[in-house]
Amino acid sequence: MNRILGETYPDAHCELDYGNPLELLVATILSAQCTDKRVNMVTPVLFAKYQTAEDYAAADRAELEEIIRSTGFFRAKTTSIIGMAQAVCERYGGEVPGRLKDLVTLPGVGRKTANVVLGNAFGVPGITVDTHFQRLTRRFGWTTETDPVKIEHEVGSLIPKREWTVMSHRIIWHGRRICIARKPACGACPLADLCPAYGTGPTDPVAAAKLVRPGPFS
DNA sequence: ATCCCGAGGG
DNA sequence: CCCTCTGGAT
Repeated sequence: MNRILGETYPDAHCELDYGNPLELLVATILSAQCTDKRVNMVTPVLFAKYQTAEDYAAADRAELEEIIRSTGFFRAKTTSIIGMAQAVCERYGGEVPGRLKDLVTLPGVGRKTANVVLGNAFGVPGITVDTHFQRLTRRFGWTTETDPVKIEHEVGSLIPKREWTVMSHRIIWHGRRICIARKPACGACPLADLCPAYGTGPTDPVAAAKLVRPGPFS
């Protein structure tokens, strides 16, 4: 399955638009419960107005909220961005830290967001367990866990570390294009012959994952 | 477990 | 109308 995913999505990459670690961090915070396409609609305006952590730390809440409103959760996201920026200024001299341990201490930055920034802006291999990754690896039978950290470790043990970041993107791309949450397109899936959850529909991925556990290299 | 919250698909 | 979208904090 791993090989087929690589052949199907040779160009899988982060689809958020950004030019530096701070921009990616902000874009990733905005991406919660929101499509990347919509995030990319607001970030040009946002990045034009705020360039540094100091800029965000001193931002006017109402102005920032208005810019990011369409991404949803805009009050919480504004609190996260301003709080994150203040912490970056106070504790890291205005530079986004390049270590997981530091990133997850920032307000509004959890493990998933931290791994996105590490993997894409710092070149540190990281597994990104988001809603897609969790749904697909469970459907594939690569894990039966529901805790994101356990999934990260279990799947990480099945995949070479140097492939962690690109593998995350391939799985996420597949989740967006074929193995869609609401309506999996099993008929169009290149993994159909190998997938334990083939044809089981959007519900009951748990039972499907328990049937067979072929692993990523079968 | 619940809240935050807008936009788009089916 | 109901669900989901590359989550995180309480």
